[in-house]
Amino acid sequence: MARKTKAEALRTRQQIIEAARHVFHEHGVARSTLEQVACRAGLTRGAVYWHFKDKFELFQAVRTDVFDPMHERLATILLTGRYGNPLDAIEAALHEIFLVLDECPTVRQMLEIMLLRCEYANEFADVQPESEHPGVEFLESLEDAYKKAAAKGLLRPGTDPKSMALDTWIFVGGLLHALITRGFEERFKSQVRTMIAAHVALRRPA
Amino acid sequence: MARKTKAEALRTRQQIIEAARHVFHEHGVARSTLEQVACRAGLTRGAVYWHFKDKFELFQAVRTDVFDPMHERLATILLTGRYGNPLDAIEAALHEIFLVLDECPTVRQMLEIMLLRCEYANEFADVQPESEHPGVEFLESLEDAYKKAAAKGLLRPGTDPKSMALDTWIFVGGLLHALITRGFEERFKSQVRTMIAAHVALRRPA
DNA sequence: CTGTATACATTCGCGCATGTATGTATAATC
DNA sequence: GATTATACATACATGCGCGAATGTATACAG
Repeated sequence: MARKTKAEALRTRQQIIEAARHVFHEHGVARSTLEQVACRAGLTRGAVYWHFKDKFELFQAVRTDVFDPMHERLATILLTGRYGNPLDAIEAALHEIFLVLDECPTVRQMLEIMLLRCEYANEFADVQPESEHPGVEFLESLEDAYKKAAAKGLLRPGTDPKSMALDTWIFVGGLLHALITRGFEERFKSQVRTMIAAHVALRRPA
Repeated sequence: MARKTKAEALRTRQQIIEAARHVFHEHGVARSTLEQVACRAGLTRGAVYWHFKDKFELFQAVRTDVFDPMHERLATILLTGRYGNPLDAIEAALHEIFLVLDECPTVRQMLEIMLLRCEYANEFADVQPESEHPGVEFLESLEDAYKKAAAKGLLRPGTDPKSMALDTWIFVGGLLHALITRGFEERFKSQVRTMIAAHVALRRPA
């Protein structure tokens, strides 16, 4: 067996990415071997080294492969004018995050990898900022939404949109962290909806 | 050079622990070498293997060495009857956490290690539960405090102590996570006091 | 004062992961 | 239809980290 079609090559590349996700999740990034990845994909290390320079580049590919679609979904919710009340848009976006988590095992897997199975040192030190939380752009979108709400008089008086956005952002990060580390216990998951509602409700005018 | 006093041996053990903390923090746990640790402590791998079975046992020693004192401090605040209003005790405990963070570089270092430089897979998979957040006992103490507050009519009506405790616990986890990953930027640190105050204020009766 | 356990240093052998170099059959290009 | 670039597999060289075995000088127990 030797040379494949360009389309076939793309498929093997995708197979390597998915194999890597599973292996990283199982053994942790540092202790994962490119041999293990190749083996899981039904290939040899030669294939891996052809498509990716090293383990780090492979890791980046796995990351964007999973998160790019999710970022799209969140952006459309927060930026669309579908919701009259910006706080409703925020609440919907928060729910969307955990809906995605429920629907996509791959997202859960990748989050677990990033939060629990990856050491951000040396080459990986640079990844951390852009991989943290739901992304910095999300924080900015939140601030936008809170400002709009404040302008419409829909935000609880005496609260600052900037710090509210930060607070929500941290809330989401904490929730994700808690969900991941608690292994998505049902007892925990069922509370998420009410916690999100409570979180946003505290920001609405009394 | 050879055999040392029992007291001297304890000191070298402590030196190994501190060297390990620095090396773990710099290279990540998985990529740290016992050789590097020994070298940093001015010793050889022989010494390390004498005091600790392997890297994992050493890691556990580093962890308890840093956190045991901190747990003591928090427990005394939450369990002492010093505060008439339990919500004040909670607020004080939250402040205490970040006071400790400000005072103790070793605690910051260890948190960074646990959140960013450690892969919880294989042997390390078991550490995660007991190392997560400020500890599960802290969550229980929070629930106690909220229940007392509710009994005294000092908790905002319509709120459940159990979910309030969970919410605060997650808030702290998210804050720690954010502080660590944001590298303790001043802009961020200065907001912590007000964020804690706002968090607790939302739970007081209107 | 003698023997034994201690607190390390030194040495050795091994396996394994990495990176690269080379082989090779076949798409793609013209 | 010959050439070239592609998409891998295979083979090789290297180093590094680990665990254990061994050595050794000294504190300590009796």
